[in-house]
Amino acid sequence: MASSYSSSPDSHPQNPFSFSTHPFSDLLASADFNPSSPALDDAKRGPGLSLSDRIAERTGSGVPKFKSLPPPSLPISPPQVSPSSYFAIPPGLSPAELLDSPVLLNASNILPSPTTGTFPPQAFFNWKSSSGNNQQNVKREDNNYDFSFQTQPRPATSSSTLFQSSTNMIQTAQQQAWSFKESAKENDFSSGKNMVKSEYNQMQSFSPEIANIQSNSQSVQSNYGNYQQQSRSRKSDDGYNWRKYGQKQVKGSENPRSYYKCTYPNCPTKKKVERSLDGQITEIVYKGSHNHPKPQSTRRSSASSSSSIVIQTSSAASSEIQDHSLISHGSGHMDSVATPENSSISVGDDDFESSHKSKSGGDEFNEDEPEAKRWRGEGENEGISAPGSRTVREPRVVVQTTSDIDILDDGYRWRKYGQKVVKGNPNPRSYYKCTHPGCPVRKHVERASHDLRAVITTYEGKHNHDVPAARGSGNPSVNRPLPDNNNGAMAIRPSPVNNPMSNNPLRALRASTAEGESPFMLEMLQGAGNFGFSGFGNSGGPVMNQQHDVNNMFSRTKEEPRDEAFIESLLY
DNA sequence: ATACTTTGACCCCGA
DNA sequence: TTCGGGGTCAAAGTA
Repeated sequence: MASSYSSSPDSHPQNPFSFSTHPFSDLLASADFNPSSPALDDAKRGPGLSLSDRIAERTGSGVPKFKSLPPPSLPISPPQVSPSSYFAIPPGLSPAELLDSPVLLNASNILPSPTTGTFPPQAFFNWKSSSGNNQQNVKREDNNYDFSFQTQPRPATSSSTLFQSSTNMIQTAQQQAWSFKESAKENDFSSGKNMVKSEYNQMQSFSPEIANIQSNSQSVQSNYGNYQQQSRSRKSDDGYNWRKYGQKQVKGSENPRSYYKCTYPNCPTKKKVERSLDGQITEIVYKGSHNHPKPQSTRRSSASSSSSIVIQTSSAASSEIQDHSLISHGSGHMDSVATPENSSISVGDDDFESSHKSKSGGDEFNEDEPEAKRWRGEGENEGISAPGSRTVREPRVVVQTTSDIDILDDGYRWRKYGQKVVKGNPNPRSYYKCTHPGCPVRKHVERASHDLRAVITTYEGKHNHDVPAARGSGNPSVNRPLPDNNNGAMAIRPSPVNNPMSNNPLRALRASTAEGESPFMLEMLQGAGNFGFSGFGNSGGPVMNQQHDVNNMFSRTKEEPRDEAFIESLLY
């Protein structure tokens, strides 16, 4: 994969998402940190040019290039065919995640937020090109990281308005995210070697990232420098050494699951990695936190770690980071979880996560221990059973790091506390709980077994509080109204996958708004507010019991001042 | 010789 | 109580 993301702009002339072509893309994908990267070059040019100039310069044809968001080379890739794999991530993003993200495919993932179907921002921003020393990994993990983010040939548009650009971007992203099967060769970032598959989860996280961009545009800019620095010094992998101690075929998924332990003495950290049949990682789940610094070993870690996919869950603690750093924060939308200590998702051979170390460790989740899905087996403080003493197992104290807080979904903040495959549906169902203290509301999301395009969201309970203020915006109104928590309310929304609506950005936007929780578009809309989206009517949609107040939503977006900085951030 | 992976069996836990 | 799924162990194999 390494080479996949370091491809030059020329490599994918038709790919609007070419990472190298657009700094923003690079930034977002963080796919290429090579000093020679075009992204860096662009950055060097600095803000001397006006926005329009830059747009013109970049697009040449007048088409804003920021629409060409680089497809995040999602490390987590959805199984090609199996629905279960698709959605297992996260059990959403991983198909687990995909499922993880009903909408998304999660983290996973992997890894998209089940609730929002959004991609983990990190996935989006942490794509890194592999460096030379990653060749080994590349060899092993190539398939894993080929991002099947294939762009579909679109007629070039002469429109250069930001709005349109943004919408195109969204559309394109969406299309790419969900149509990985279609033009693999044409836009294979990974050098066309593999059919690129993207992790739906991550794909989904795409939108949230955009949303975050809006509110965090400045953070992005301010962090960009740090990001670059970090990228230069990043090391491959997630930095830890792992030993595989088991592999199993889990039910509901045709993907084998591998179990890894940190090789550091007495370190309780483990991780589970699910791979599709073709070797692509579909989900990574970390358990526990390292009780030691990252080894400085020069050798590569085991295969799984070498994949350098580090998906971090956004914990309560990490959420703070999440709000302020687009680059390294994770939205936690993916099922895939990240290591507690890293609040970022690193994709690629090099890890980049180190920039933000969240203090969110397993303890962060202990309060929810009863509900949190815990990884069976020894926990952070749990001793590892000695050989031959299997029967003696200590209480599990480590909370599975899959917990996610989804703040972009429907306006409320959710923490993922579980996921499972339920009977009658091969797609994993992610379970979320409202993070507001004392609020009993929960929801679970899953893809309909009969139609992968449909996402079923079921709410339980009523919120006993107002919609939390959106982070970064400080404006509660930014949050989308919830479907008002009908008990047992179920919402089925079509996912962006193969959704005809996606052919028309505007239409897609409207549809998403009507659908209330379009995993992808909704999140985009939040960010879209900066682009002046407004006045769209409610087109209505197949969603049940979960229509959002479109007008309200847009009015809110209007309240958000356009942030040219944000726009510029897209360009640079 | 060391480290890591593979793989079948075992064990625990929840439905 | 039973049964099946998921996680872990550990011997054997591989690099």
